Amino acid sequence: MIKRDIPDIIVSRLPVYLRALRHMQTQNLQTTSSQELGKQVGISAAQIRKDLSQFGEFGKQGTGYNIAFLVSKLREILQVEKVWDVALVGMGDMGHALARYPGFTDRGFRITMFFDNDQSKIGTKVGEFKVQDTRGLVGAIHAAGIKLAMVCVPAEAAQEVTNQLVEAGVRSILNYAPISLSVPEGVRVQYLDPSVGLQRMTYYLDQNK
Amino acid sequence: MIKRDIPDIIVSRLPVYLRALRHMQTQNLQTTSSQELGKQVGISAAQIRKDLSQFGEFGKQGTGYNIAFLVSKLREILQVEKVWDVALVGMGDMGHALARYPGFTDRGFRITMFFDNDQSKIGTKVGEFKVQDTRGLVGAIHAAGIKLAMVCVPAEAAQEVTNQLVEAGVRSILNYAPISLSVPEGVRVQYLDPSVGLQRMTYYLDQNK
DNA sequence: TAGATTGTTAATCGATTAACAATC
DNA sequence: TAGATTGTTAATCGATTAACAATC
Repeated sequence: MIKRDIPDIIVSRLPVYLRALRHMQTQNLQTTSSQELGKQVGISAAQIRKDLSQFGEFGKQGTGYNIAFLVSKLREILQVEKVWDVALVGMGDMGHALARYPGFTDRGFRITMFFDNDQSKIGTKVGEFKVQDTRGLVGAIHAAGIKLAMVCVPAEAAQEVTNQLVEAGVRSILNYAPISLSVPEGVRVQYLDPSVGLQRMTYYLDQNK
Repeated sequence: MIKRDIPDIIVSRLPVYLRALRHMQTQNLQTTSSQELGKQVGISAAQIRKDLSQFGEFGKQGTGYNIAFLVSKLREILQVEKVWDVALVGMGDMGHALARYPGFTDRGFRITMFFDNDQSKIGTKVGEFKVQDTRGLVGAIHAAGIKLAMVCVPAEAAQEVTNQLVEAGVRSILNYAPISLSVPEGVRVQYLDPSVGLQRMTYYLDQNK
């Protein structure tokens, strides 16, 4: 499949649409419109139509979008029809929380490798998987062909772990460590540091209550 | 203080600059340039200068920026000089991980209220604080004047909890639940659903390894 | 002084919105 | 048919980058 060059910002909205559509499905809705979906996710109807039109014609004039059909199309576009294996590095509190996060499995993700450098954690079980020594990370991830990873190590260790992940062939990283990572061209990083999240909001708060 | 209308996207980059500058401080660096900082965070030098110039003139031609000075200015702009109290709703795995997240305290945040609706969790201790019954949320948060909250409850409960937070006077919400929240004008939500994070990346991955 | 780097302006680039013909 | 809503074009809006005078 030749992939046209779709702006990042559009791609990043698709999972939000998908999430809302699946929510509608749980309410037994059959169809929706760009207006209704837009209201749900806080995005203009025109933008939703424009975004979707990048990938095809999924709606019908007069009636809108068939939800099940649009869900399947979005899943196809985002490639979440298949199950992606994910590696997780750093079994601290955040690592454990992600390991047990219930939302991955029915969205096409499965964490199949866990790493830590703490001897007391190595070998312990997470579900059916054992925590492995970070020293074996490059070999293990490369051998398994894993392309997605989550980094939950302390800031000091995050760049080194990232280098190893890249070396192992990982192409996309979710970073929970409070540090900017440097990665080669073609590797994507998403930052989820919760304190940055909070700092983005205090700007808007009034100083005195 | 009268606050000029600074675009959201600029404000959202400031914590990233701040984080990188503090990292430089730990390496005993005294000054930096827009170019050096830009390389560190992956943003163009021109953009950094433009962003900072919205708030004042913090640099010197020829020599760049004094790191300590810029840090203090950014902390002032983002209002993280003071300590902000934060409420946390939902003491599942993610809630616990955030409760123990080490990066908040030295960035101006302190989680001082914990809520859950599970009777077996209510009354248990998190550090020096007790987990409270969600039923008392509105009153407790309002009384304490808390403006920031993190939502870590299941998707089904997230909108209801959000409504209560808004009623209690919360102005900014970090949402870890996999659902779009509807909030009144003036309340800000940031979405940190980890599965959306992953779905944003699979689009770019090759289907066959 | 010579070199470096800022803050800012103007030019470019890209994203969002408004509007509407097409059509279900 | 009448009403609704799409997909798309053109217009608007906003953000990024390039360039450079000012100056440390």
